[in-house]
Amino acid sequence: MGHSQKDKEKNHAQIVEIAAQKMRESGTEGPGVAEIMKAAGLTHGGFYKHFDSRDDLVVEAVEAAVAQSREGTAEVIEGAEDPLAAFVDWYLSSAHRDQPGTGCAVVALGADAARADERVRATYTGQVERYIAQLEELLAGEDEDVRRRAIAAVSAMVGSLLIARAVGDEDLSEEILAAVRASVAEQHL
Amino acid sequence: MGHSQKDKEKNHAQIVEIAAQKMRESGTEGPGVAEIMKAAGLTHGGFYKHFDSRDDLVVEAVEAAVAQSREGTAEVIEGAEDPLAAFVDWYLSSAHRDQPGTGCAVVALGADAARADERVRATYTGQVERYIAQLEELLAGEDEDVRRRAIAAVSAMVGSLLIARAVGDEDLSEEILAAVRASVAEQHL
DNA sequence: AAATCTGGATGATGATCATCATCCTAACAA
DNA sequence: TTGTTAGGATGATGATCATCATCCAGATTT
Repeated sequence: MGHSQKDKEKNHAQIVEIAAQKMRESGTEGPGVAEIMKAAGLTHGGFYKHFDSRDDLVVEAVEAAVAQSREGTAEVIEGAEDPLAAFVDWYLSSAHRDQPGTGCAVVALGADAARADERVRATYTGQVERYIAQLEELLAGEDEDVRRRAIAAVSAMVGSLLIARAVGDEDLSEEILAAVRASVAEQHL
Repeated sequence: MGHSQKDKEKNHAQIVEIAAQKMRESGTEGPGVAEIMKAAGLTHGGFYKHFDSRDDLVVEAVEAAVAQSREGTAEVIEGAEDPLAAFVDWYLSSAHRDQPGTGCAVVALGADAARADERVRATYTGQVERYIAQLEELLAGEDEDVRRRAIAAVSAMVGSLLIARAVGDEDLSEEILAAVRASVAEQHL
């Protein structure tokens, strides 16, 4: 751990990365500054050389989480034979359900975003619009309802993942994922 | 403020009620014991005459929030000419969006339930199953897909409300509610 | 009516937290 | 090489929090 500017940038990115993960797991208010810094291999004191306040870290962490969601989506779709199926199957997989820390920011941070400041909400809104646009493309209908159906599909996928994570019954959780997978795929006819 | 047993029961119920509201607004970890007690017209000290720990209050508050969701649903449906439309229009209204404290527990507490203990998750699961059963009835199809469609509808409604609350853009928020309203109603043919 | 019980108030307690002041040391400019 | 800058570590700070000990007064019991 040197003191060069490269090191600072690297540390900064590392802090944000860790925060983006932990905050998706336990909410934006969940992890403390000390916990985040420790996980980044640093001590809590240096935190304010990187951020004016913890709230500023929340803003950057949400941006990072959203960026990851975006990149993850692109990766899954890219080059897939059936892009819609690939996207939906990945989004509504047990693996995605069980790894909120690296998963969709819209579902993991929805409750927090509703209470957050303008900057966070704007970032969040951007990703929602991107998901809708993405599904408009994938649903690819010629009808004028494409946008409406895209919004419905995004809502169903987000709701499904939220509920599948919270439900105590493993079988029900799987059933909820499977049902929405089938329901969205059906729209593709 | 007397000291009779009736008073205690009343205070207990009041504490739980307040907590059920505040926790839907700011998460189960949001409001402190002192804040809740003050809102209930009491001081923080007496809290442990009612609960062994704050976690026990969370359990009772989630139960109360779920009970309210259940009763609210029944009320809206009861005697409506078109019960499905009545339910969906109420659930996906701007009023419901803007009042999380008295609204659906499944959407308000989803993120918290995923991290909570067994008792909370069991309560949460019960309400999810109730919503699904409710929509199975309302969708009233003869096909074997009713349950699947019911799950998809519940997911879409929950996701829609979550996103509509978090999105910074008022117009987009309204559009998301309207789109899912139309989408679910369409299934009723 | 006296004695007991108990719900609620007051006021610690220790833990955790975000924030900051200070110091050390490695990077970089001269 | 030397002096300056600034990133990171150490260790306060005050605020907030859940929890609990103690006390008071009203309720309940005898």
